[in-house]
Formats: sequence, structure tokens, C-alpha cells
Amino acid sequence: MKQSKKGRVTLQQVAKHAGVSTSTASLIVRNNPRISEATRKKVLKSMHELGYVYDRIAANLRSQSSDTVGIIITDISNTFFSEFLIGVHDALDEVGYTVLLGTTFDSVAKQDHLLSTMMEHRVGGLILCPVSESSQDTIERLNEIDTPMVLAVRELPGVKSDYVGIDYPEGARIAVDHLLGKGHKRIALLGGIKESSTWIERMAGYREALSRAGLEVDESLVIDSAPTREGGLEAVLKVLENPNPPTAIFCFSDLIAFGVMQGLMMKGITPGKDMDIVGFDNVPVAEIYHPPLTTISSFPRRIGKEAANLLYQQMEKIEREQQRIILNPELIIRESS
Amino acid sequence: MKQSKKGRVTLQQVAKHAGVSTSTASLIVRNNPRISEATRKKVLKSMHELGYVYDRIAANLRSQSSDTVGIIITDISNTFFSEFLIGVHDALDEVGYTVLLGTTFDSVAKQDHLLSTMMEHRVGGLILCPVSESSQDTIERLNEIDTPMVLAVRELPGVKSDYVGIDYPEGARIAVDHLLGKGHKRIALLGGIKESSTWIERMAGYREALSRAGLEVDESLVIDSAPTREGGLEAVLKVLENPNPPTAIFCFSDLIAFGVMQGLMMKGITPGKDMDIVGFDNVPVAEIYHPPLTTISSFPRRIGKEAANLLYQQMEKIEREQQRIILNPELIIRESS
DNA sequence: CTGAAAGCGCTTACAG
DNA sequence: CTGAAAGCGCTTACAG
Repeated sequence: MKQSKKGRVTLQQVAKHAGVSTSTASLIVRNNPRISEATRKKVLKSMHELGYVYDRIAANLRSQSSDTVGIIITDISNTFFSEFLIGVHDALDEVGYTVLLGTTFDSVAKQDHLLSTMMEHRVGGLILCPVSESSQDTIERLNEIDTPMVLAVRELPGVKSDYVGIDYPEGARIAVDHLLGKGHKRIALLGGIKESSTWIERMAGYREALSRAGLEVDESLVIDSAPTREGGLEAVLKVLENPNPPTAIFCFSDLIAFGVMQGLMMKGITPGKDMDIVGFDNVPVAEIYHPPLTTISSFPRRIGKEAANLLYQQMEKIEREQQRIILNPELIIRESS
Repeated sequence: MKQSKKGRVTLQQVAKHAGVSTSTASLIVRNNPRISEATRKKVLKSMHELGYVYDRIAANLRSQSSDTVGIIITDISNTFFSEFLIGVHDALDEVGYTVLLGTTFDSVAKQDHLLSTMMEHRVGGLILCPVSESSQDTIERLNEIDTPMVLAVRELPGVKSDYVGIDYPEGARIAVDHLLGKGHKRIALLGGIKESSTWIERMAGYREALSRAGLEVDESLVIDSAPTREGGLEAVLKVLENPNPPTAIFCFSDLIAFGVMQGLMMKGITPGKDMDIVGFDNVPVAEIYHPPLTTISSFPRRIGKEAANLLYQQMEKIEREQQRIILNPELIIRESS
């Protein structure tokens, strides 16, 4: 697990070679302006000749600082998180931080381990997208960490820290409002696991949008399923057996929506024409699907950017209250409704 | 750009608290077995009480070693790379390395900068997916780096290092063979930028498969385009104007294939029935598209895994020849042909 | 099995 | 503007 390095050229050697003191050389690598142009050039030349590479690790150790930030996400293969990562990177690159990345695959054990690793690596800050069932232990532990930290995507009750997330109920609300606006009265909610917080929040928005329109939830139009395309397919087949079937469908996710549309086509029903569909997530394919899917975007890239900004403020000790940023999702209208 | 940390508990303090010497404490954190169970427990208890966090940075500095590896990719949002990353992570997590991640967005300048950053951070090893037009400078520089390194996905002429990549011509060959096997004689090659190495390699495979079958390339069936869905749409529309149109289409990528299929449907031609289609990449959507797309998979996850393994061998100084692993792509048959 | 001392490559005061 | 010395938090020989 270790790899040793052979003789690295040190700042001292550079200083000696250039005929200056180590302190002078140190000031030069740190771009301190109070060094004469002449000596600076001389030293730079020596560095080049000797093939000197600055040792940030040693520098950080001595100066008790860090220029790395740790990012812990649950799944890289999920488009949402890769977009999130891009947002974080964009913001962080600008200010010169280096990213230490960890993936938990939604395992508490991995998350605990990564937390330790990051702390042991003296990260200057941490952005954590918690696993779905973080333990009470983890929560206590997070509160003990005195490194700047921001939670993203999933909030952890009891953890005192900045948070950036999305208003899922609002997303569901605007999706259903859109369908309501098209004159639909029987709108199904298809797919997703009823126990998950994400489902519960969508359900809340769905219920609220209907109730505002003076409509009641018809439980026979709410069918849960695995959060997959197959799940969507099964759910739509089931709802179509309803003696009084829906005229529009709000899907738990885009993936579900793809399955739903497949099921509709199998039954000779054309999505976007015979049946209005809204998805959730705005995965990149939603746009190129056939038909292009109307859906809710939660702007993962922006979440990443905001999280990075909050972290940056903490790391630079910019004084402010603890923040909680909840982004509003947006409806992206395409051809499926 | 820096963040200072307040009083960290040190090993020395732990040792003092536990009433042992620092060396003993050091041996304990490194799980050295020649410490008595009794003192180990005592020290562990002190560590817990004081809230000690091991400082890997300091340890690495002193022992002249590193437990981090740098990974430089060109684009996180590209599924290929996120899958690649998963492969790398999987292999590396097992052996306890921590990942430093950088994204170049295909910019030489960013790549150069990241290379510096990683070296300055004393990474123990480096996996590099080079940008498409690395300069001669970069190549020389890479040859000067004495840190373990493996190149992945794109080979760099003149760089002496392990390499893991894919046999693109072979991928094109099996795609075209598949179509040939279904009795097609007029097979189009649609989409992609003619100047790119990826296109040239696909073209080579296409040409070879046809020539083996005793067929010549009909240039009017080879239409390039932007590597997007729109590009595929334009290309197929163009090829359909051919007085002697193709009966099957090999697409530069899955994205192109989606555009092609869209174009076909616009013309009332059903992909998989009236026209056989093969894509390239096997992006996750290929499977759930309508119709599910027959395509070529290049197993990005496996490439990542192999790259990590090669790097690991170098880092552990396992003696062997320089390696060049070229993975064979595979045909994934679904409904589009 | 344990202890005292030196050193990894930097930066930090502090004198000059 | 430059130099000599101490120290960041560890590990590494080397004695005991």
C-alpha cells in the first residue's frame, strides 16, 4: 500500500545551487513579491536545471494548511452525481484546490472508512453526499469534525453544517401542475419505492398539487415499483387495467418514464399524443429519447457549484450564518406532454 | 487557497497520555505486531480519549512514501469515463489507495496543470487518459516523470509506459461482420469526424471487414458528421437520398445511432425491421432505447480495472516487462439488428 | 518490547 | 532583501 520515491530534489539543493538561502528560495516558490527580479530569475533557473518539483505535502505540513478537499458521493455511474461532480470541480478548480474523491456505493461502512481516510489526509474541507441510512454514530462523528464541511443532496438530521439540496415536493408539484394545466383530472403516479424518502417527498408534492386543484388522490392510480425501467413497464401495465384509467402519468423518475412509455407503445398508445407523460431527473437521454421526455430538472451541476462555494467560504473563514440552500427544480417541457 | 487547522492531537501527546514512548505509539498505529496486547490497548484507549487522528501526510513525508494515486480523465460527464473511474476505484479501493481526481475537459493546458499538481502532491502513481492532442512537450515531460504511471484509453506515441486500450478497428470489424452475416451487402458507415483517430480506426475496421467479404467500400455510403445525435440525423437523411441506399447502417457511436434511428422513423422506416443498425459504445441507454440498440461494448470498467492493476504492480515494484493491454470489444446483440 | 535523537522537505519567526 | 535555527507530525535506525 505504499510506494517510496527516490531522491527528490529539495528546495535546499536548489538554494545551494543558486547560491541563496533556503528561505529566499521558499519565498520564491510561493511567489512572494519582495524578492528582487534578479535573484528570482537565478533561482528559477536552478529549479529548472535540477528538475525541482515543489513538495506541497511538506509545505502543507509545515504551514498547517491544506489545499485539498474531499468529496464523498454515493455513485459515480449515476448521471446525477457525475453532473454534481462537474459542478464541484468547476468551482473548486478556479480557486486552486485539489480534489480527493471517494465513492460509498451507499454503504455506511464505506462512508465511515472514507471519512477517516479524508481526515487522515488532512483535507482542508469536505463535501459529503451521505448514504441513505447514515447511522447515529456517523452523525455524532460528523458533528465532532472541525474541518469545514458541507452536506449535499441528502440532509442529515442533527448535523450542524451547511446544506445544499433540492425541493423534491416542489418538483413533483410543478410536474403535476403542468399536467393539470393541460386539462387532466386523472393523473397517475407511477414507480419508485414507497418507503424511500425520495418517493415520500414526490408523493407529498403530488398530493398537494391535486388538492390545490380540488382533486383527491385516487389510490388506484398510485402504483409503486422497482426504480427501474422494468418497474415502470410493470406499473403502467397494471394501471392500464384500471376500469377508469388515467389520462396522464407523472413518473417517479426518467428511467421509470422510459419503461412506462415502452409499455404504452406495446399497448398501441402513443406517449405525448394519447397519453401525457412527465418524468423526473432530466437525465441526458431524456432529451434524445423518442419521444423527447418532458421532465423535472434538479440541476445537479448547480448543486455541486453551490456546495463548493459554501465550502470555499468556510475554508476562507468568511463569516456568515450557517446556510441551507434549497434549489427549486424546473420543468423542462418536451414532447411527451 | 489555504486552510489552516487548529491544534491537532499528535502521536506524541497520545504517547505521553498513555505513558509510552512515541516510537511505541507509532508502531501501534501501523499495526506492528511486536507490541504487547496490554500496551496496545492502553494506547488505543488514549487515542480514543484524546480524539487522535492519524496524520498520513506527515507519515508519508517521513517515510518517503505515498498512498494516493492520481487519475486524470478528460470528461466526467461522459459515461465511458465514469464507468472507467468505477473500474479504477474498485481495484484501488481494495488495496487501500486514495484517489486524487482531475478532469482536463480535453484541454492541454489543464492537463499540464493537473500533471504538475499531482506531482507536487507526491502521488504514488498516476493513471492518465491523455487529451486528444497532447503536445510534444507533454510527451517529453511524461517520460521524465519517475512516478509509476499508466496510460489509458488513448496511447501517446513515444511515451514509455504501460498502456491499456481498446482495439477500435476490431470493434468496427465485428460490427460490420454482424451485418454481413445477416446478408447485407450495402452497409453504410454514418457519423463521426473523419479527422479523429477514433473515426479513422473505425473506418479501417469497416474497410477490412468488407474487403474480407470481397466487397469494396462505396464512398457514397460513408458520411461523416458531428458526433452528436443531430449529426446522426443529418447523416442518415443524406444517405437515404442515395439512389441506391444502404440496407444496413454501422454507426460511429450510439449517440449517432439514436439520431439515425430517429431519422429513419421520420421517413417511416422501422429500425431493426426495415433497416439493420449497429451502434458503438454500449452506453447505458442503448439497452433501454426503443428499439434496444445492437452495439459494440468496449468495457470501460474493465479498462479502468486493468489500468489500476498495472499501476499497482508498478507501485509495488513487481518486476515485469512494460505492458500494453488491448482489450477486444464485444458485440451486444439487441433488437436494432 | 521501549526510549532518545535525527530527519522527511518545507515554512516561520527572528536577526541582520 | 537574506541567513541560521527551529519545528510541522510523523518514522527510522540504533541502543537498551
